[in-house]
This record gives sequence, C-alpha cells and structure tokens, in this order.
Amino acid sequence: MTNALEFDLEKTLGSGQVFHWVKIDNRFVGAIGDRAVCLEQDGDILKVRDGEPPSPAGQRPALPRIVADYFALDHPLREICAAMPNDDAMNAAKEFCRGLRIIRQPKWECLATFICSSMKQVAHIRQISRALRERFGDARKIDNHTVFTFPSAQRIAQSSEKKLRECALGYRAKNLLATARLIAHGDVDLEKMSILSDVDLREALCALPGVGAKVANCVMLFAFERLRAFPIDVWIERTLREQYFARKRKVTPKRLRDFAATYFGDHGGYAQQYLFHHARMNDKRRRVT
DNA sequence: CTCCAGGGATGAT
DNA sequence: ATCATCCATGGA
Repeated sequence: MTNALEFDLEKTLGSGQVFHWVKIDNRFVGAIGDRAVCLEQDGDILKVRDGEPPSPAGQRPALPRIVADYFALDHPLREICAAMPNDDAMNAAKEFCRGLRIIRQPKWECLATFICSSMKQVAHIRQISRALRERFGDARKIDNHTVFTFPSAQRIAQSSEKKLRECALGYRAKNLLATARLIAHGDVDLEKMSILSDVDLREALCALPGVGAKVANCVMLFAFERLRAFPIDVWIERTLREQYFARKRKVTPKRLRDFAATYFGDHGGYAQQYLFHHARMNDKRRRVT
C-alpha cells in the first residue's frame, strides 16, 4: 500500500508514455524494471503487490518505494499544474488529465520502445513491446499471470535484424539493433548522459540510429526527467495549430518549437502530455483504450 | 526546401 | 475482401 494523493493510475498508464501494462478487471499488471507488479488504485490508496523475487533472492528495495519512484509521486503536481498557462485549451486538458503524472522510466527500455514507436500508433506499439518482451525478456510470475521484463541492450544486441523483424518492427529493426550494439559495446552509456545539459543530451540522443527530434524529446521527458522537453507529434502539432495559431498561415515547425519552448516553459513536458492525452481521448475518429 | 520508403493495424467502402 | 489512413526518421 502506498499513499497516492493527486495521482490517477489509469490516466497515467494510458497516456502513451508506456505500452506494456495490461488491465485485468480493476488491476494493472506489468513490470517495473525486473519486478512483476500488480497495481490497483482505490481513491487515494494505491495497492501494490509484486511477484516472486528474481533468481537470487537477495536484498530487494521495498516495493512501495519503487512504485512511488516510477510514478514520480514526489513531483509537486499541484504546483506544476498551477504554473501551466491559463488558456482554454490548457485548462480543458488540465481538467481532463487530473492526476496524470510523467513516469520515470528505465532509460534503455524507454529509448528502445520509442525507437520502435516511429510511424506507429499506440495499439501497434503495444504489440511490438509485447513481442520484444516475450521473445527476449525474462518471464516473471505474479498471481496466475506471467509478465516479461524488457530485454537488455546486450540481449537485443545478440539478436539479429531478422529476429527483430519477426517482432513486427519492420525497418525499425535495423535502428534498434544498431543502437543496442552501441550501448552493449560501451560506445554509449545512457546513465552517464544524465549529467548533460538539455541541449547536449538531445544532440547525443539524436546521434543514435532511429532517434530524431521527436523520439529524443520523448526519451528526455520520460526517462531523463527533463520536464521542459516537448515532443511534437501529429496530435500535438494539430492541437497547437488549432488552439494557438488559428487562421495563421505559414506556421513552420521551427515556429511551433519556439512557441512551445517559451509559452509552456519549465514544465512544458507536462503541458504537452496533458494536451496530447486530452486531444487523443476526445477525438471522435477513434476509440482508444 | 520537397518527396517518399517503410509495415501492419485499423477504419472505410 | 480490398482500399485508404495513420505516422518519425533518414536519405535522395
């Protein structure tokens, strides 16, 4: 059990940050790092249980601490929301996304998943994530469910483009393999990149195969806790153009980037995630889970 | 600057 | 049962 004030588990897990959690009745089953975890929210209380320990049952950090860290329950959400711009689009998103938090994801898992996400929709990314986990990850049991950990860069690096393509990665297989090998061989150390400035970190991430500005910003926001990072995908671009540049012509991508950086400021990543989730869930053209 | 390959689910006809 | 649509990166 852990206290979960100002937190909405379902909105957080369903907002396109992570793609492996499965909802079973009122519970969410998945993995945090190498731990199989079952989560259930009951008001301000978050019930947490984990599965059998991974092989050498040594000292394990307490589960509530791991969960609180993963869901960034220490982020001052009330202050973050209060600091967001006060306009109609932002206020509607704030209302709709109450309790949605930016998750602290494991760096490699986040990077690899978002390399696979390019040109894909959420339903498809979920399938890719599941295929990679089932094929290359480790099984963990919780209750009568089996969940799979996300495979290490070393494990992916030992794979082959052909095997990765069997996980429905398509042309992304080559990029994931190349990036995994850079990390497995020690040419790139994601943990050491934590010390870089936002600008340098973005540049370092964009140097990896399959990583452009959008994926780099997702990884910065979801795994490096750079809360200013503002990923612009088609949903956000559409929202920005409709809500903030109505009837304006010639709004270039650079102008959108500059606007987002200055207008949304220090917690732009939170603003982006709220606008993104609100736009997706209220679009009549699709019914997303 | 523009154009477009790429792959598989999902929605439309 | 086919056909169109969604989409980020990278290279021409």
